[in-house]
Amino acid sequence: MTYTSDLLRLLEQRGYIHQMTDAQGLDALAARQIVPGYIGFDATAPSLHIGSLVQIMMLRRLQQAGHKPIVLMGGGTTRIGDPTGRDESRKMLSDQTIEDNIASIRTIFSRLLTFGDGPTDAVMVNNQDWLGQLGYIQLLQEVGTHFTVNRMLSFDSVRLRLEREQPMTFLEFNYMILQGYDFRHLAKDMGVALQMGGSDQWGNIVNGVELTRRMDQKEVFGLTTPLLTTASGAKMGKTAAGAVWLNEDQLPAYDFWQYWRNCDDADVGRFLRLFTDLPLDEIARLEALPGAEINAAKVVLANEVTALCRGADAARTAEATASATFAAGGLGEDLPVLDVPSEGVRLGAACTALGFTASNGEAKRKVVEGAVRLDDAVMDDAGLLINLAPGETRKLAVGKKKIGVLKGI
RNA sequence: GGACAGGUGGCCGAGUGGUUAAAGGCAGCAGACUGUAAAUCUGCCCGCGCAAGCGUACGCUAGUUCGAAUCUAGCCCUGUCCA
Repeated sequence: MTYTSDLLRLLEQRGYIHQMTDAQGLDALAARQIVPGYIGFDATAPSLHIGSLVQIMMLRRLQQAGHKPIVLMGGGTTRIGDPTGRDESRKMLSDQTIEDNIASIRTIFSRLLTFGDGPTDAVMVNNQDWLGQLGYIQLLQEVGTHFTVNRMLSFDSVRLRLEREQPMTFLEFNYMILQGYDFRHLAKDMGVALQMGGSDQWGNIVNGVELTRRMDQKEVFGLTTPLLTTASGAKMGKTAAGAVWLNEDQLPAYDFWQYWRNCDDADVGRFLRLFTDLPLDEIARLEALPGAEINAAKVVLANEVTALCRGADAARTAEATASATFAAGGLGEDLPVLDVPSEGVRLGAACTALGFTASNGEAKRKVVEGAVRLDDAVMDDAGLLINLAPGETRKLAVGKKKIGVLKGI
């Protein structure tokens, strides 16, 4: 369908739209006024990972299209734990941990959104501020009357857990009510008209839309993004080392860059549209590159995304490192470095210390498999003691992509 | 509170006294082939130790036994049904 609003045209062209509660209504609204729209984020870790990047980019698009992005930090709801898509209850986090996480997560938003007091400036809110005030009786009276248990049981987040015969606590069962209440609160207090989220949030979002209509007779909208998987079907954001974190503290820029550089051919175009600001015709040209030339598009992707999330300098250094390491076969400045003391280090232990292998046992296996190379020579003894003069460097590789530097001190 | 079923390695899932560090599958890693891609084939896949070797592991605890994930008792947790 064709939209009249810049917002929906932009989202549609770049592949953000999966479902909407009322496409026409939202399109009409966005065409005539600034739409304040929000997305909620959990505070379960000190950084979001790239699984959340679609949502963050969607707030960026909202702002680019002349609307107002609102970042909702789930300081309150994180204490409950979203049961959506999981079989087990979340571990309880302390208040302090949640606050620390929120403070840490904030940095990524400040890179991708423009905050301030203007009409289309981004703002960040924390649902602890209003959920924390709520009395139990008051909540039951105001909100509980608008939910039937019959309906709550029918939502995927609940139904799937029950079908799989996994326990769900009453605490978690209440999550959807609170998330629904968030929407209503923001609609009432800040005139928020749109909630966005991943496709797994559809049920929660619809709840909020209906709750707002019932309590305030106000029309608000919901929009979800497609579930983002890689072309090989895996959920996005996992590597050998774990999640691909957006914060520098959790993942070095070089590794972040490499993640994008290593994406499937089939993902390049989609990722460029979703995660970069490049114009669509340029993206179309890049994704059409034949054969091995597609690698150039992957470098562009890695550079653009890294620049957005980590800054232009980080992107340049990462690219230079990759080029020096892979194209020239040398060493780049961004490669991980292991300081080797005068007593030396054993080959296997060095692999583990650099994070290339999970344990000395695994390092040993990799040596046996012929995957470990020192200065490009295949090694066959994990117990080899490596001694280096101060300042001397050697190249250590496990497989083709995990490359680091040993440096004598 | 009662009856029944169940709790195995990252996940799924075999195994009901003895080469069982535990079949098989998925995920992951590596090798070959390539383009730092995909597909395919092959190998690896608890930890510590340079090594000999050692230590942990089948919900928890105590027992039976030369020997237990497998048998016994108690406990914890989950599900289903009944009250």
